[in-house]
Amino acid sequence: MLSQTVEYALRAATYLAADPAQSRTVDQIASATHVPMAYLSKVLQQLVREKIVASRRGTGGGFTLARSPHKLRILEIVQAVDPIERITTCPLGLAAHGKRLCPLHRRLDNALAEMEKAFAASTLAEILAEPTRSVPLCNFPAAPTGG
Amino acid sequence: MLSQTVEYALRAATYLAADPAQSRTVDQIASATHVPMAYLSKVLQQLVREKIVASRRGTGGGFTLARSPHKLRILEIVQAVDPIERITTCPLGLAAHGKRLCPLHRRLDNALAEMEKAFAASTLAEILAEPTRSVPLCNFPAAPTGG
DNA sequence: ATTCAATCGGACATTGACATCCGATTGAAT
DNA sequence: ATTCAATCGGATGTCAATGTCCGATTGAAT
Repeated sequence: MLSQTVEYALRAATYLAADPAQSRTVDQIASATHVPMAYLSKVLQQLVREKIVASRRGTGGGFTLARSPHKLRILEIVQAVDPIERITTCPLGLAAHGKRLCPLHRRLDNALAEMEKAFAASTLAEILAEPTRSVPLCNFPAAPTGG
Repeated sequence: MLSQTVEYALRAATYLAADPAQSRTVDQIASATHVPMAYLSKVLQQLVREKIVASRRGTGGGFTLARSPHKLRILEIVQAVDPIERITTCPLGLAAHGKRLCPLHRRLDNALAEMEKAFAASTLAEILAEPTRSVPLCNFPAAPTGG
């Protein structure tokens, strides 16, 4: 349902959002997020093209978020690497349906709209700020378990 | 986002639901729904295995819905051919996260849950009963356009 | 029993997503 | 200028989804 690429892109973005000022190399991001490095490199390139992430080459280079985590929503990252394609015209190509969707495809599109809504609901900053015992991507709880 | 297979399965099911008593051959369904016949045959076999559709071989055979259109929801057809896989455990395999999802994956799973909800919301009967000018799969409006 | 229409199911072809590899390019540091 | 660390981008490999083909099987009709 959700592609691997989306999963990887979100992990990388979340990781970068944790310390937005820090520039990170592919290598760092890959090991922190457990994503195959060579492939992550491609995914990051897509994010750069879509202006989600900025890159700097050469020694001391790497990747940073192009925008504040407060201004970056899950949806934007999804759309950057594997866009949710809404159903805007009849997939059967029936001329009579024209722009109007039939009841079936209206419902399918509604489902896609719900998904978009859910993805648009939170920013990276909100994800990282959320009080929880499971820090995103991290192997250790944020707070001691109470002992 | 939604696979071709799901699209095809829904078209076929909707078509069968329009006249549930009638048995339809692959050929009939394929031309009515504009789905490649040989592939549709495979999709229908999946639906038969999942007890969404019933088949009869031999002369005069074909496919019918295994249940009343009032009892068949979009979700069931989706799950039969291309199940929505909810996120139940940490995809990074982090032991510390255990059963609890981190804020990121909690949100991704919420989005999947929304999708399931949208798909569970209507039955095939509801889709066909809906007053509209665009009859599902059909090339002609249900009612004159008012002119 | 034979015929014929239809599904069944295995083998194969094609395409795109996922993933790897490696040389080219960039840019900071020396 | 040279060196070295890092991204960039093209070529390639792998696998699952999609789609095709065809013989085997089923079952109604004759």
